[in-house]
Amino acid sequence: MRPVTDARSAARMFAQFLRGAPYHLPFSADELDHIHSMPVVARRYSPRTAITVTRQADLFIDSGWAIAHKSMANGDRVVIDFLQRGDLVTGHSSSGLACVEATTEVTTFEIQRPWLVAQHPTTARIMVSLMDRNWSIAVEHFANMSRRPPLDRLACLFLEVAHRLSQSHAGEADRFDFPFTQRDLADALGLTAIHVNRLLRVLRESELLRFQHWTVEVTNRRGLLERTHFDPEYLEMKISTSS
Amino acid sequence: MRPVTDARSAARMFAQFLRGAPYHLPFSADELDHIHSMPVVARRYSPRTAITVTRQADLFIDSGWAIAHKSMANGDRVVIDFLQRGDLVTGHSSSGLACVEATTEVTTFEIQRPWLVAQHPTTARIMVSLMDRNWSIAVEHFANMSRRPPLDRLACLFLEVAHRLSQSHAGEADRFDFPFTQRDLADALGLTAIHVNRLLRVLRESELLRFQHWTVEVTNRRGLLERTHFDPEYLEMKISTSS
DNA sequence: CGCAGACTTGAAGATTATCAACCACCGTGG
DNA sequence: CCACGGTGGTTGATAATCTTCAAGTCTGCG
Repeated sequence: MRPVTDARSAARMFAQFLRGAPYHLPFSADELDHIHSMPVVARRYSPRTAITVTRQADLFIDSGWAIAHKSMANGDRVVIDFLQRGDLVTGHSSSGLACVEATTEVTTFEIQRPWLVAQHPTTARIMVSLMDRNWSIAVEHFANMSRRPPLDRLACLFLEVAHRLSQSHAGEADRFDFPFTQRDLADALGLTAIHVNRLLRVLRESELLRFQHWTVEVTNRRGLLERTHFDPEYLEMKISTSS
Repeated sequence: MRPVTDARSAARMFAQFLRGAPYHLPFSADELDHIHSMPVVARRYSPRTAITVTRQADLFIDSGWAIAHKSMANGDRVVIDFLQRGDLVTGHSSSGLACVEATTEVTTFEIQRPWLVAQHPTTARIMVSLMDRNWSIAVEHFANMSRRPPLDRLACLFLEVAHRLSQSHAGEADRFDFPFTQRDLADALGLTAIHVNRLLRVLRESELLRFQHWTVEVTNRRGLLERTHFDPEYLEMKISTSS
């Protein structure tokens, strides 16, 4: 993927990106200057193309849906996460067998890691906070996998996605696009696509939530919360500021 | 837990800790000076005591075994990781319902986060690298949970622990202490303790590995590797240096 | 039209949890 | 010295859950 703009305007867009949802970072003039001087690369990926990150670079999702997955030795696939605006993909750790693929059209900002962690304390703090959040998300998914029954896992997945969307696009959306297949869901939940299908039916028939035609519709949020005890605390963006 | 020494000698011990296994970090005189000036707190925890981290602090395990776990709304427990020398516990993310408990006697170094990420690029790089590794470990555990059969999960857990030990204490140890119960293993693998018991018997009777009397004995490493396709790449300490 | 991918449904089979005992070890206190 | 309780471990029978296998539907698209 070629850069879509020169580094100068990409840096400007990146600064705007950090100041808006979901981060809402308040920058001083000095901090803004530094970010404007960074060698940011803005890219645009077509649907169904691979998003590759070099080992020394990190990547911010600006818009669109992507899927982070990993293939096992036996051929099985594991979906690590459904990525949306605001999510950070670290090149350093996504090595191994993990890879990211654009599902819709995706735009990103890519920055060499030294610029983010070693040049200015502000961006270092941001990185560390976002990596904390990524760890929390991974651990929560692990816990769901470990000790939540499949139906609750599925419900929690949708509640999480909805909450992450609401962080970027203000307001609790009870209806949103979700361009992934039942197979994707199954690989994210450690189930078979067939079983996910049956679980979706249960959710639909119990009037809790429906997922059809690539859109999710939360029909009974209270009921879902009561059933799953979903707590979005692990998704909060706890970005420490200089103050 | 009270600090066991003053900050000055704690900082000195911490610098030695970072220069030794498993990190092997080569510091310049300037970097060493900075680390010696940091307000490090060294602590010692007795077996079966809780290790608490304040939100703004991070913690390095210096010696001993600890267990990071989390309790679910329904009362179930999830073991997130078995912690040993070299592991980083971030206070920021281990909030929520996660907590850490010393299993043996444990010694730690505790540092306020701003000192680690905002005062010097070297420590910021170290933090980011270790958080990358923590994420990789969480994702690998998630993938194991998701798509590996229980017996392989159990085997991989022991291979991972053995590899992490070998990073701190040179040499591939095929026999080591592991002071955790079958219930702990079960909560780490998403199984029941009863089932873990049966799986351990299978491993023992197939002459692959035995875990008895709180010691693990790898009796057929090659066989385990062939069965599980265990690849320790995700455990490597890829700490970027200033060069 | 026909094909491919995604989804749906049913029946059979395998795996793991649950329930219920029981044993072994160890520190405590009579 | 020994009875006792608690924890951890072991084993068997039963039940619930999820996967596998098989078949069929629906949709969009060349």
